[in-house]
Amino acid sequence: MTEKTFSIGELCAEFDVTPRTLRFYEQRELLSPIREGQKRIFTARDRARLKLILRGKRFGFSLESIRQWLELYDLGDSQVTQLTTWLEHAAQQMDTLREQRDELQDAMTELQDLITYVEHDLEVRGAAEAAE
Amino acid sequence: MTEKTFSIGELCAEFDVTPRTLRFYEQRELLSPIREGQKRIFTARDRARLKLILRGKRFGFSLESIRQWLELYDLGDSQVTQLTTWLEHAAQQMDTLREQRDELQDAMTELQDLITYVEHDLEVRGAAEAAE
DNA sequence: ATTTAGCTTGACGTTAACGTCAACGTCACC
DNA sequence: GGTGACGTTGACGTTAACGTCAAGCTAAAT
Repeated sequence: MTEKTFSIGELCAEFDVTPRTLRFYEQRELLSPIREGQKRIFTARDRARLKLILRGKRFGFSLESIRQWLELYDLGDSQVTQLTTWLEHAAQQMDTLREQRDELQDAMTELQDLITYVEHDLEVRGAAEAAE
Repeated sequence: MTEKTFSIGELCAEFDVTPRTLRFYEQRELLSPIREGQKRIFTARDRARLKLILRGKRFGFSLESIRQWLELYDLGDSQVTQLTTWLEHAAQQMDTLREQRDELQDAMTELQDLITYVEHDLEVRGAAEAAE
């Protein structure tokens, strides 16, 4: 099972980022491509992590907090104790995500109320115009 | 009905930001406090906008996009045409928020799956230990 | 009258997250 | 044996969003 790998250019094209970005992520230890000679070879794991990184960025998370978040996604052959603390961290992260999601939902509700109000206002005006 | 107003220090204390931040937001036209002498007086409107700003920041939006977003919240005595384009912008913003909320939901589902898996793993190990 | 608390305007510094540029290596291809 | 295409390592530049002084005003309290 020879795992699929990617050149830096391939990943850049797929996710619309520059090489500089991927090298920067490597330096910050968010990615860890293998070297073939001096060229970087990105594995499927790197690709999966990149997806998570970009999503995390869209949520407004810093690269550093994303890095910690990523650690959740590669639990190795851990001991029970490790798994227990892992579960705590995971629960923490879930709380963070839930909080942000709920806040987004609140914002949506508020905006929707405004929209409904304006739509109603437009209807009323339309009726008034028709009555002239 | 004398509207309640706030000094810069009051708002800073309430929202845990520095004066520098509020002055910066004013410069970027996200806030527009009145002047009394040379001191800034923040109105209830400024306070409401500040709330929205900080929430937008938590969502990972830039100050500039937040500024545009804020414009949605003070529609004056607009004409019907204005209201119609307003509705378009509002719908746009709703899409943006919805997209981000859905993506957050996806992330939560993924993480929850992992958590469930690990919990199950712990259970199995517990059972194995008990069988020794 | 002077200290104190809170505010003001510059002006320069800082951090994160890259962009940009220069100089170089290395293959495949004509 | 050039000439691209693609990759590499520095090193410096840039933008957003503030932080951090320095110097000064102003009203209230000592």
